[in-house]
Amino acid sequence: MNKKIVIKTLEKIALLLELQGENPFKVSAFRKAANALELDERSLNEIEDITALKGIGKGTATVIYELMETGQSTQLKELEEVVPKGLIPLLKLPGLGGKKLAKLYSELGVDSAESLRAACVAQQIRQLAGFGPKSEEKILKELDQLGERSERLPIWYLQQIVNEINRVLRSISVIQKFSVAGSFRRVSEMSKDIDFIVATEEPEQVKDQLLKQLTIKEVVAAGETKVSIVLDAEDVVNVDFRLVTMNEYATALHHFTGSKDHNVRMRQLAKEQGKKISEYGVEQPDGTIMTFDTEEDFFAHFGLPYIPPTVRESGKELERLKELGGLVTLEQIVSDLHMHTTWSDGAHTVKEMGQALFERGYTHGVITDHSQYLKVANGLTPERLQKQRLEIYDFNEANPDFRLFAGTEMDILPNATLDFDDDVLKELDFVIASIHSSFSQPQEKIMERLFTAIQNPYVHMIAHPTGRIIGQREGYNPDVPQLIQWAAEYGKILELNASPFRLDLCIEHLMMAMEYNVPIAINTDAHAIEQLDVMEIGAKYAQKAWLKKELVVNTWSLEQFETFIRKNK
DNA sequence: GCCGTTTTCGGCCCGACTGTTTTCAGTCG
Repeated sequence: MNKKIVIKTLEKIALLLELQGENPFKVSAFRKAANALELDERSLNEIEDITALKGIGKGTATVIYELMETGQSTQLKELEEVVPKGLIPLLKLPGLGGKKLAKLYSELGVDSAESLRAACVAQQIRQLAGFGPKSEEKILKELDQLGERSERLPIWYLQQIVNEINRVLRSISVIQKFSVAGSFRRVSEMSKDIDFIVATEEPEQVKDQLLKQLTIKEVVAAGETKVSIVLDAEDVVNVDFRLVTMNEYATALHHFTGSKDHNVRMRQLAKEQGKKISEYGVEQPDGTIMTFDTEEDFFAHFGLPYIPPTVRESGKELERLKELGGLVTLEQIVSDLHMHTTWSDGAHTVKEMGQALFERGYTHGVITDHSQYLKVANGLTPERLQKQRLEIYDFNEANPDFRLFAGTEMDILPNATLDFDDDVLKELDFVIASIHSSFSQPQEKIMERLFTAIQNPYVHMIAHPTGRIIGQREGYNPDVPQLIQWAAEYGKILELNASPFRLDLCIEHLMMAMEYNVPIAINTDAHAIEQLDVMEIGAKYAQKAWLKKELVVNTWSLEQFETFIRKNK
């Protein structure tokens, strides 16, 4: 029995119980059980005693065993008979949860979006206890928007929104301090909303300014401490602002950064010490509330090292970080190995890019313009490549404290050959190979192309190995585990492309690569100076995969890097 | 439904906001 199916089933049961208006703790017990299975790395058969897992007891184990034996769940079947399917999508309507939907179903027979709408129009809903005219109005409005609003938005889209909001927040003088929080701060690939924590003594003024300055489609809530809006942008986004005092800032930031599981674990830990965590501080055993200047101080209070937002996920990070020591940080990065210039489709010259790298405190970098096949990007011929190299040499001569290497981002062609001959490649310091065409080839063909690159002695790295664009396209579907094995065997680097559009390889694959000791290069693939800044996103994403520093090529010194790139020559 | 070197019963993370109430339930994060 596939573990994924078991997890799905437990979650489905939770959903249906919720729609029956069941005890929320019982509902979450099924979700916790699903979560426990998900977090355990073993397959179902490898787990000897399933009830030994925290969160799985008699009830949920029964479901799991039945699924393993018969492939079905009696409990799920029974629930499906009682709970109308049409109610499930209605849970997505803001303001309607399990209890209310259960009531609407039992009292009015509401079992679909259509019957819910009809009940609103007939003004039947206002007659139920706990509902009123406003409920009908709100439900009708939400029904119109159901399906219109996208569930989760990609990090590259939200980044633009966050930049814009940051600009507005900076302009409000009564704001003492602010930060984005939530899953965006944790560098999630997709988020369903954006959270901000704002420290101020004048919450009323801040509220007024926010409502005035932002382009708002709808105000969801505007209270003393919370302003919640729907922003009118290309794709509408929910944005929440939490208004707190400077004293509360650190704990509020921690609380609203999450994740939920991380917070639950922290609160349990606090409870063990007789303390109580809320967004306003930590209540001590004697009842006094303690606040903190920084999140670092907050963690230290519980005897923990600073846990970066990026790894605040399951709650297991509390122990894991202590065992592992530190995580890769932006400060450890001394190079960027993938960028473009005006020679191909970049916006800045070799000199400008080199200077920008130096100013970021790096010790070295590689210029890697596109190769001739990519005509739309003005890819370089061998002749132009040679000319470009002279410009790079000039730069190095003028900048003795920095080293620029000559490289290429060479296309792997659809027919599984490379865009440059070995004669050309061997003249270069660093060779990236990547796929930019014929994404829809069968996997065997894609793998044949990648293998050609992997086994070429002059190729050092495969860039954006899957070709995905987050939330937009899947990429060319390579067999990544196979690619990782080849990279290990042939001593090649795989890229973590730091562009928020890509983040490629993904976390799961980065973890796999680490198991095989495959070196990973975090690269910006910058086409302009400003884009060199996405290194920060890349470094944070690497943290999420718990990448070891020694496997991250950009943390290597100039000498280490040179040793690596020369070894095939 | 799950859990337990203070507990096999009574908690389960905690608090804000809204719309319904006239002190609170439900939802949300």
